[in-house]
Amino acid sequence: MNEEKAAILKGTLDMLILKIVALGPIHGYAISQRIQQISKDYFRLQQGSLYPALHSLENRGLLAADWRATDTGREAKFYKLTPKGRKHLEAEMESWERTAQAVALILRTAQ
Amino acid sequence: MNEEKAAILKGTLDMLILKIVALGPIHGYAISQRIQQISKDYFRLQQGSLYPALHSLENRGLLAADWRATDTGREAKFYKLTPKGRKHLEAEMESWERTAQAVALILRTAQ
DNA sequence: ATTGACACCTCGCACTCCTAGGTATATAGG
DNA sequence: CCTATATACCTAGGAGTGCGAGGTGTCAAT
Repeated sequence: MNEEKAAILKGTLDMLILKIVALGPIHGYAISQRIQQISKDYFRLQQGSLYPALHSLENRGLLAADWRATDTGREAKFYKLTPKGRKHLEAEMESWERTAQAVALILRTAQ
Repeated sequence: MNEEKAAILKGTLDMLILKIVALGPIHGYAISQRIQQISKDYFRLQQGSLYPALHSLENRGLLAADWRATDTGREAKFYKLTPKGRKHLEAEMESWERTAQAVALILRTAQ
Protein backbone atom coordinates (compact mmCIF):
# COMPACT_ATOMS: atom_id res chain seq x y z
CA MET A 1 0.00 0.00 0.00
CA ASN A 2 2.64 2.48 1.09
CA GLU A 3 3.73 3.46 -2.41
CA GLU A 4 7.11 4.80 -1.44
CA LYS A 5 8.58 4.28 -4.89
CA ALA A 6 6.89 6.76 -7.12
CA ALA A 7 6.50 6.89 -10.85
CA ILE A 8 8.04 9.66 -12.87
CA LEU A 9 5.86 12.74 -13.04
CA LYS A 10 4.25 12.86 -16.46
CA GLY A 11 5.88 15.36 -18.72
CA THR A 12 9.21 15.43 -16.91
CA LEU A 13 10.83 12.26 -18.19
CA ASP A 14 12.69 13.76 -21.14
CA MET A 15 13.99 16.59 -18.99
CA LEU A 16 15.22 14.28 -16.23
CA ILE A 17 17.02 12.02 -18.69
CA LEU A 18 18.62 14.97 -20.47
CA LYS A 19 19.77 16.39 -17.14
CA ILE A 20 21.40 13.11 -16.11
CA VAL A 21 23.13 12.77 -19.46
CA ALA A 22 24.30 16.38 -19.13
CA LEU A 23 26.41 15.26 -16.16
CA GLY A 24 28.54 13.21 -18.54
CA PRO A 25 28.31 10.35 -21.07
CA ILE A 26 26.33 7.50 -19.62
CA HIS A 27 24.47 4.42 -20.80
CA GLY A 28 20.78 3.73 -20.43
CA TYR A 29 20.83 1.23 -17.63
CA ALA A 30 23.01 3.54 -15.53
CA ILE A 31 20.65 6.47 -16.17
CA SER A 32 17.81 4.73 -14.38
CA GLN A 33 20.11 3.90 -11.48
CA ARG A 34 21.36 7.50 -11.25
CA ILE A 35 17.84 8.92 -11.25
CA GLN A 36 16.86 6.54 -8.50
CA GLN A 37 19.99 7.35 -6.53
CA ILE A 38 19.94 11.15 -6.89
CA SER A 39 16.24 11.32 -6.06
CA LYS A 40 17.07 9.44 -2.87
CA ASP A 41 15.25 6.37 -4.07
CA TYR A 42 12.04 8.30 -4.65
CA PHE A 43 11.73 7.89 -8.40
CA ARG A 44 11.83 4.50 -10.02
CA LEU A 45 12.39 4.79 -13.74
CA GLN A 46 11.09 1.68 -15.48
CA GLN A 47 12.90 0.19 -18.45
CA GLY A 48 9.67 0.24 -20.41
CA SER A 49 9.79 4.02 -20.05
CA LEU A 50 13.53 4.50 -20.30
CA TYR A 51 14.46 2.91 -23.61
CA PRO A 52 11.62 4.27 -25.73
CA ALA A 53 12.38 7.71 -24.30
CA LEU A 54 16.07 7.40 -25.19
CA HIS A 55 15.22 6.38 -28.75
CA SER A 56 12.85 9.29 -29.08
CA LEU A 57 15.46 11.73 -27.79
CA GLU A 58 18.02 10.29 -30.18
CA ASN A 59 15.62 10.48 -33.14
CA ARG A 60 14.88 14.09 -32.33
CA GLY A 61 18.59 14.88 -32.36
CA LEU A 62 18.77 15.77 -28.67
CA LEU A 63 21.03 12.87 -27.76
CA ALA A 64 23.84 11.15 -29.67
CA ALA A 65 24.98 7.62 -28.92
CA ASP A 66 27.87 5.25 -29.51
CA TRP A 67 28.67 1.78 -28.27
CA ARG A 68 31.54 1.44 -25.81
CA ALA A 69 32.69 -0.87 -23.10
CA THR A 70 31.65 -0.27 -19.52
CA ASP A 71 33.91 -0.60 -16.47
CA THR A 72 32.79 -4.19 -16.20
CA GLY A 73 33.94 -4.94 -19.74
CA ARG A 74 30.48 -5.09 -21.26
CA GLU A 75 29.22 -3.34 -24.37
CA ALA A 76 26.74 -0.57 -23.72
CA LYS A 77 25.24 2.34 -25.61
CA PHE A 78 26.61 5.60 -24.22
CA TYR A 79 24.62 8.76 -24.69
CA LYS A 80 25.76 12.35 -24.69
CA LEU A 81 23.99 15.66 -25.21
CA THR A 82 23.99 17.34 -28.59
CA PRO A 83 24.05 21.16 -28.67
CA LYS A 84 20.38 21.01 -29.60
CA GLY A 85 19.78 18.74 -26.63
CA ARG A 86 21.50 21.18 -24.30
CA LYS A 87 19.31 24.04 -25.51
CA HIS A 88 16.25 21.86 -25.17
CA LEU A 89 17.20 20.94 -21.63
CA GLU A 90 17.61 24.57 -20.65
CA ALA A 91 14.25 25.47 -22.13
CA GLU A 92 12.56 22.56 -20.37
CA MET A 93 14.12 23.49 -17.04
CA GLU A 94 12.93 27.07 -17.33
CA SER A 95 9.48 25.86 -18.27
CA TRP A 96 9.49 23.50 -15.31
CA GLU A 97 10.42 26.29 -12.90
CA ARG A 98 7.58 28.45 -14.15
CA THR A 99 5.12 25.58 -13.97
CA ALA A 100 6.21 24.54 -10.49
CA GLN A 101 5.86 28.13 -9.31
CA ALA A 102 2.39 28.40 -10.83
CA VAL A 103 1.34 25.24 -9.01
CA ALA A 104 2.85 26.60 -5.80
CA LEU A 105 0.91 29.84 -6.24
CA ILE A 106 -2.34 27.91 -6.30
CA LEU A 107 -1.46 25.49 -3.52
CA ARG A 108 -0.35 28.30 -1.20
CA THR A 109 -3.39 30.48 -1.71
CA ALA A 110 -5.04 30.78 1.67
CA GLN A 111 -8.79 31.10 1.95
CA MET B 1 4.65 29.78 -31.38
CA ASN B 2 5.33 31.47 -28.05
CA GLU B 3 3.05 29.25 -25.99
CA GLU B 4 2.71 31.60 -23.04
CA LYS B 5 -0.51 30.02 -21.88
CA ALA B 6 0.47 26.62 -20.64
CA ALA B 7 -1.55 23.49 -20.27
CA ILE B 8 -2.12 21.99 -16.86
CA LEU B 9 0.74 19.75 -15.76
CA LYS B 10 -0.37 16.16 -16.15
CA GLY B 11 -1.33 14.60 -12.88
CA THR B 12 -2.02 17.85 -11.06
CA LEU B 13 -5.49 18.69 -12.35
CA ASP B 14 -7.51 16.98 -9.62
CA MET B 15 -5.34 18.54 -6.94
CA LEU B 16 -5.62 22.04 -8.38
CA ILE B 17 -9.39 21.80 -8.68
CA LEU B 18 -9.76 20.46 -5.15
CA LYS B 19 -7.58 23.27 -3.85
CA ILE B 20 -9.68 25.94 -5.54
CA VAL B 21 -12.89 24.39 -4.27
CA ALA B 22 -11.34 24.26 -0.79
CA LEU B 23 -11.33 28.07 -0.81
CA GLY B 24 -15.12 28.03 -0.76
CA PRO B 25 -18.12 26.75 -2.75
CA ILE B 26 -17.71 27.60 -6.39
CA HIS B 27 -19.10 26.56 -9.75
CA GLY B 28 -17.18 24.99 -12.61
CA TYR B 29 -16.88 27.93 -14.92
CA ALA B 30 -15.53 30.07 -12.10
CA ILE B 31 -12.97 27.42 -11.17
CA SER B 32 -11.24 27.72 -14.51
CA GLN B 33 -11.21 31.52 -14.17
CA ARG B 34 -9.78 31.32 -10.65
CA ILE B 35 -7.02 28.93 -11.69
CA GLN B 36 -6.09 31.22 -14.53
CA GLN B 37 -6.20 34.26 -12.29
CA ILE B 38 -4.29 32.83 -9.29
CA SER B 39 -1.61 31.34 -11.54
CA LYS B 40 -1.16 34.85 -12.95
CA ASP B 41 -2.56 33.81 -16.29
CA TYR B 42 -0.05 31.01 -16.65
CA PHE B 43 -2.40 28.04 -16.63
CA ARG B 44 -5.31 27.83 -19.00
CA LEU B 45 -7.76 25.16 -17.87
CA GLN B 46 -9.83 23.99 -20.84
CA GLN B 47 -13.51 23.18 -20.44
CA GLY B 48 -12.91 19.80 -22.05
CA SER B 49 -10.61 19.05 -19.12
CA LEU B 50 -12.58 20.80 -16.44
CA TYR B 51 -16.03 19.23 -16.64
CA PRO B 52 -15.00 15.59 -16.99
CA ALA B 53 -12.63 16.11 -14.06
CA LEU B 54 -15.41 17.59 -11.93
CA HIS B 55 -17.71 14.66 -12.73
CA SER B 56 -14.96 12.22 -11.85
CA LEU B 57 -14.28 13.96 -8.54
CA GLU B 58 -17.99 13.96 -7.76
CA ASN B 59 -18.35 10.27 -8.65
CA ARG B 60 -15.44 9.43 -6.39
CA GLY B 61 -17.10 11.26 -3.52
CA LEU B 62 -14.44 13.95 -3.26
CA LEU B 63 -16.77 16.77 -4.26
CA ALA B 64 -20.46 17.36 -3.63
CA ALA B 65 -22.59 19.59 -5.81
CA ASP B 66 -25.89 21.43 -5.82
CA TRP B 67 -27.52 23.87 -8.22
CA ARG B 68 -27.84 27.45 -7.08
CA ALA B 69 -28.12 30.89 -8.58
CA THR B 70 -25.00 32.93 -9.26
CA ASP B 71 -24.64 36.67 -8.55
CA THR B 72 -25.82 37.29 -12.08
CA GLY B 73 -29.00 35.33 -11.50
CA ARG B 74 -28.04 32.32 -13.53
CA GLU B 75 -28.27 28.69 -12.45
CA ALA B 76 -24.93 27.00 -11.88
CA LYS B 77 -23.65 23.86 -10.22
CA PHE B 78 -21.77 24.75 -7.05
CA TYR B 79 -19.18 22.35 -5.73
CA LYS B 80 -17.83 21.94 -2.24
CA LEU B 81 -15.32 19.59 -0.68
CA THR B 82 -16.45 16.48 1.14
CA PRO B 83 -14.43 15.33 4.17
CA LYS B 84 -13.01 12.60 1.95
CA GLY B 85 -12.10 15.23 -0.61
CA ARG B 86 -10.28 17.28 1.99
CA LYS B 87 -8.21 14.28 3.06
CA HIS B 88 -7.49 13.47 -0.54
CA LEU B 89 -6.35 17.02 -1.20
CA GLU B 90 -3.97 16.94 1.75
CA ALA B 91 -2.50 13.64 0.59
CA GLU B 92 -2.07 14.93 -2.95
CA MET B 93 -0.39 18.10 -1.76
CA GLU B 94 2.09 16.15 0.33
CA SER B 95 2.78 13.86 -2.58
CA TRP B 96 3.28 16.85 -4.83
CA GLU B 97 5.78 18.43 -2.44
CA ARG B 98 7.84 15.24 -2.32
CA THR B 99 7.73 14.87 -6.09
CA ALA B 100 8.67 18.48 -6.74
CA GLN B 101 11.58 18.15 -4.35
CA ALA B 102 12.76 14.96 -6.02
CA VAL B 103 12.69 16.72 -9.39
CA ALA B 104 14.57 19.66 -7.87
CA LEU B 105 17.20 17.29 -6.48
CA ILE B 106 17.92 16.00 -9.96
CA LEU B 107 17.78 19.37 -11.70
CA ARG B 108 20.12 20.96 -9.16
CA THR B 109 22.74 18.24 -9.27
CA ALA B 110 25.90 19.89 -10.52
CA GLN B 111 28.31 17.97 -12.65
C1' DA C 1 24.19 -25.56 -13.43
C1' DT C 2 21.55 -22.02 -11.88
C1' DT C 3 20.67 -17.60 -10.12
C1' DG C 4 21.03 -12.71 -10.19
C1' DA C 5 22.82 -8.48 -11.88
C1' DC C 6 23.81 -6.14 -16.00
C1' DA C 7 22.28 -4.20 -20.45
C1' DC C 8 19.48 -3.99 -24.22
C1' DC C 9 14.67 -4.13 -26.54
C1' DT C 10 9.24 -3.86 -27.91
C1' DC C 11 4.10 -4.27 -27.70
C1' DG C 12 0.04 -2.83 -26.01
C1' DC C 13 -2.43 -0.80 -22.30
C1' DA C 14 -4.09 2.78 -19.12
C1' DC C 15 -4.44 7.07 -17.87
C1' DT C 16 -4.81 12.06 -18.58
C1' DC C 17 -5.85 16.13 -20.67
C1' DC C 18 -7.16 18.67 -24.93
C1' DT C 19 -9.61 19.70 -29.35
C1' DA C 20 -13.64 20.45 -31.29
C1' DG C 21 -17.86 20.21 -31.30
C1' DG C 22 -22.55 21.12 -29.00
C1' DT C 23 -26.74 23.46 -25.87
C1' DA C 24 -28.81 27.37 -23.50
C1' DT C 25 -29.34 31.96 -21.20
C1' DA C 26 -28.31 36.83 -20.26
C1' DT C 27 -26.48 41.30 -21.55
C1' DA C 28 -24.82 45.01 -24.43
C1' DG C 29 -24.47 47.36 -28.87
C1' DG C 30 -25.90 48.63 -33.29
C1' DC D 1 -34.96 43.63 -32.90
C1' DC D 2 -30.95 41.19 -33.87
C1' DT D 3 -26.46 39.79 -33.15
C1' DA D 4 -22.27 39.23 -30.75
C1' DT D 5 -20.10 38.23 -26.45
C1' DA D 6 -19.77 36.31 -22.00
C1' DT D 7 -21.58 33.04 -18.96
C1' DA D 8 -22.44 28.21 -17.86
C1' DC D 9 -23.01 23.60 -18.84
C1' DC D 10 -21.82 19.12 -21.55
C1' DT D 11 -19.56 14.99 -24.54
C1' DA D 12 -16.96 12.15 -27.98
C1' DG D 13 -12.85 11.11 -29.77
C1' DG D 14 -8.01 11.53 -30.02
C1' DA D 15 -3.08 12.43 -28.90
C1' DG D 16 0.41 11.99 -25.76
C1' DT D 17 3.00 9.71 -22.08
C1' DG D 18 4.80 6.45 -19.03
C1' DC D 19 4.24 1.65 -17.35
C1' DG D 20 3.62 -3.53 -17.19
C1' DA D 21 4.94 -7.55 -18.97
C1' DG D 22 7.22 -9.86 -21.83
C1' DG D 23 11.62 -10.94 -24.33
C1' DT D 24 17.17 -11.52 -25.63
C1' DG D 25 21.94 -12.17 -24.30
C1' DT D 26 26.20 -11.88 -21.21
C1' DC D 27 28.91 -12.32 -17.12
C1' DA D 28 29.98 -13.51 -12.20
C1' DA D 29 29.11 -16.04 -8.26
C1' DT D 30 27.28 -19.98 -5.88
